[in-house]
Amino acid sequence: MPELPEVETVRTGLSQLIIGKVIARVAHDWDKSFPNAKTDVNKFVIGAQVIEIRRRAKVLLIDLSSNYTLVIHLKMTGQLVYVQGSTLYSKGERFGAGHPNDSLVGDLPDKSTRVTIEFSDGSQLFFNDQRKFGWVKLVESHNVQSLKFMMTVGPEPLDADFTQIAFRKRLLRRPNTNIKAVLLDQTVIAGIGNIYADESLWGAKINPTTLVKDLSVQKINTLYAEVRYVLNLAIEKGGSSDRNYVNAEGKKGSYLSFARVFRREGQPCPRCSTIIIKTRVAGRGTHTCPKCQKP
DNA sequence: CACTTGACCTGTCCGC
DNA sequence: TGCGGACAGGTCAAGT
Repeated sequence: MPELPEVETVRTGLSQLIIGKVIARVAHDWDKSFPNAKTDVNKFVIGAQVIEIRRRAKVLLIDLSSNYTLVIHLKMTGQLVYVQGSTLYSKGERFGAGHPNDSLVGDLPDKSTRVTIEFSDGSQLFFNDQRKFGWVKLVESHNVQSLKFMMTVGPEPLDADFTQIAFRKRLLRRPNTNIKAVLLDQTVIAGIGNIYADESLWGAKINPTTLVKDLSVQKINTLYAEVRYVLNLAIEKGGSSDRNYVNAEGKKGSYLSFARVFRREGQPCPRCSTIIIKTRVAGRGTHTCPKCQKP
């Protein structure tokens, strides 16, 4: 999915597109994608205005003037794509076939569209999700912070007050667990997923199976810098698009063309030219340089 | 507590 | 061309 940089890219994009708009109609075709749609949408969504769009970890929060918030998790294949006016575009027509930013989405809605939000000016926001793991939930705004997820999620790695020391303290909550699993654990640090875990571990020359307690302070400090570097770079590049991810305008992100190890198995390590290998760590496909990241 | 596996789903790719 | 299996960026729950 969408990890922190992808969700952040969607957030900034959507903020420019839908803030101030009034919701006129909502439709969904898969109950699990919008579990409490039936009971509350008519009362608290229709007629409400979009006030603000926030992000916490990989979750997007769309605050409405009704004092309700749409809480959205894109999971593996979710997209939030805004379309102005008529949706009648074809893939080629919309961004130009072969264009580096050419779209992964064609006419909308399509077979992956789970929820459609239509605004009073006729524009539409589509929540597409091929694998149906993602969801939209309607929550009273003042209750958002007491959601279990919000109570247990770790700190934002890019926050100004998230220091080296804070990073080390968080990791050391799980001393006997391998560093890759800990980076992926949302209750330790928010927003890191499989792509950016592999990328930062390569940057810090750390083998993903290393137990946290076996990492030197020096290594942890380097990892801290790498995590922030990689996440910031990915935001700058509009995120990573492997197959599904697109931003709020339906365009791909370009980080993967800058990736050093992720999805580069069989290719030379950019640092030492050793062939990058793919293994399994913490139940996830894991990319490493066997020379730079010796166990 | 740490780690693995299976679920949740659909689609794609790879080998036979 | 078809078919079965593995695998995919995320999280849960349940089992060892």
